[in-house]
Amino acid sequence: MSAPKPTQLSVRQPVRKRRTPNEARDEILLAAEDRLRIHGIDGLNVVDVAKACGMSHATVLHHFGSTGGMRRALVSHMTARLIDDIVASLEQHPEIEPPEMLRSLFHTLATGGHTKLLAWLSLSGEEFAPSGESGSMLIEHFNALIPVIAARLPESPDQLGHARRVVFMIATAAIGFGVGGPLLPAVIGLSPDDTDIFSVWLGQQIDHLRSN
Amino acid sequence: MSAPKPTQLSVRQPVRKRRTPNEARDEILLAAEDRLRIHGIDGLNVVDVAKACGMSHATVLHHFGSTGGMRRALVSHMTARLIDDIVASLEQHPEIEPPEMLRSLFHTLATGGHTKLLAWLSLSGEEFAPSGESGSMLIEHFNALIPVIAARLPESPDQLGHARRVVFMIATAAIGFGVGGPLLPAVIGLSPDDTDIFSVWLGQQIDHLRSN
DNA sequence: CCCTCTATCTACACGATTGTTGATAGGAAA
DNA sequence: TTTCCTATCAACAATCGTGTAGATAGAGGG
Repeated sequence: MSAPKPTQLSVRQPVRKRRTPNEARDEILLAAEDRLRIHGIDGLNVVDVAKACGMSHATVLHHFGSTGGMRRALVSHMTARLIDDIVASLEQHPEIEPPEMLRSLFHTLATGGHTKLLAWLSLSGEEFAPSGESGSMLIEHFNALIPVIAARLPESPDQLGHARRVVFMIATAAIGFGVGGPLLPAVIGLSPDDTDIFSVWLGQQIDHLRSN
Repeated sequence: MSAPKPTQLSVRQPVRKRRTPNEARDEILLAAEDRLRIHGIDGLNVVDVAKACGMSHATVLHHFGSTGGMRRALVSHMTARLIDDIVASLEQHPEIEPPEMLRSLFHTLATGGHTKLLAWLSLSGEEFAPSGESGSMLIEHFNALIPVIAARLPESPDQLGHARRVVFMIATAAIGFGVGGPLLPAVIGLSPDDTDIFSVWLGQQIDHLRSN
């Protein structure tokens, strides 16, 4: 009279979605990036990321070896996308004046979630700093980018060095804007709309650079 | 024959250091701030902070109620110190020209560990954002500071608004410098010494502001 | 000297997170 | 079909961080 094989749950739903390894990795990293942006640092644990993908956390560990492996892969993934975003931003303004190009670069850096990544890295105690492969790759890509930007700047004696300094300033401003943006205006007493002055500021700054 | 009361360890070292509540809180927050700066976000757990103070984690919980309580107290403590640092920075240059004053303000913001705090807050998903008491206190203090800074800026139609915008720009640059500082130069290909251009940049920017 | 107060400790309980293991199922190739 | 590979899962074990409870020891007041 008793059921023959009541393995705890009788009606199972053995509908497993089988992905290729690359599909699985991409899906996981996409969800991880989302969770970093929305839930902050605490969102980067294997259980929650796996849940966001609709898979078990054991699967995530299967693909990345460990939680640290997943996080390192996320750093690589996001820095790679950073490069892509920058290239796209540059190609979007192929023949335009430097100010507009640099403004676009600023916008790309400040609004793409890259600042969250940097804030995380600056807090992670170097553990996930882009060293090794991903770090050298990042440096390599930037070394390729600098001449492209330099070619669009007004002539100067040290064209490449000048381009590096310009990128450094733009990037620093973008990071500050991305990290402090949501909090600073309220504390200082500016309306969020007033942050538009950043465009003005950047414009002034860039104009100033041309006469440098 | 058996020992009467062998409470696990026979020879105890019951040398407890008894502090006043204020002493204990200060000691704990000092250690917590150190750990945030050095070990990043992971350093802010009660066990490690307590260990750094040479006390048990139960004592930390006794004084702050919970881990969250300790962290909130740390935010209050560090923002209060931020205000103190700014005031000290302003008093250090009582009669000096605005550029030097603002450069000093930038230096204070960028090098005091405040950027770590902001990076943490921007990643903590608002949980520890300075709301309530500490937040309104911070805003209050800044509202008191703005006129002081405004009085030192060249005249303009909207003196207070101008001061707010100047502070916003300086603060944003400082945050970007503090967060990205250690990583950016290497990636972009600048020597760490080249970051001195930031002083030059700030100087130019501030000169530009005067004619605004 | 005794009493009271409480800062501090040790020990434990609990939940969350990580990582492992063995079994299973999806899919492709034979 | 049959076979093989492996992506996937449920269940377990181990560890870590948080929080609680009861006991203890400084220190001041009576």
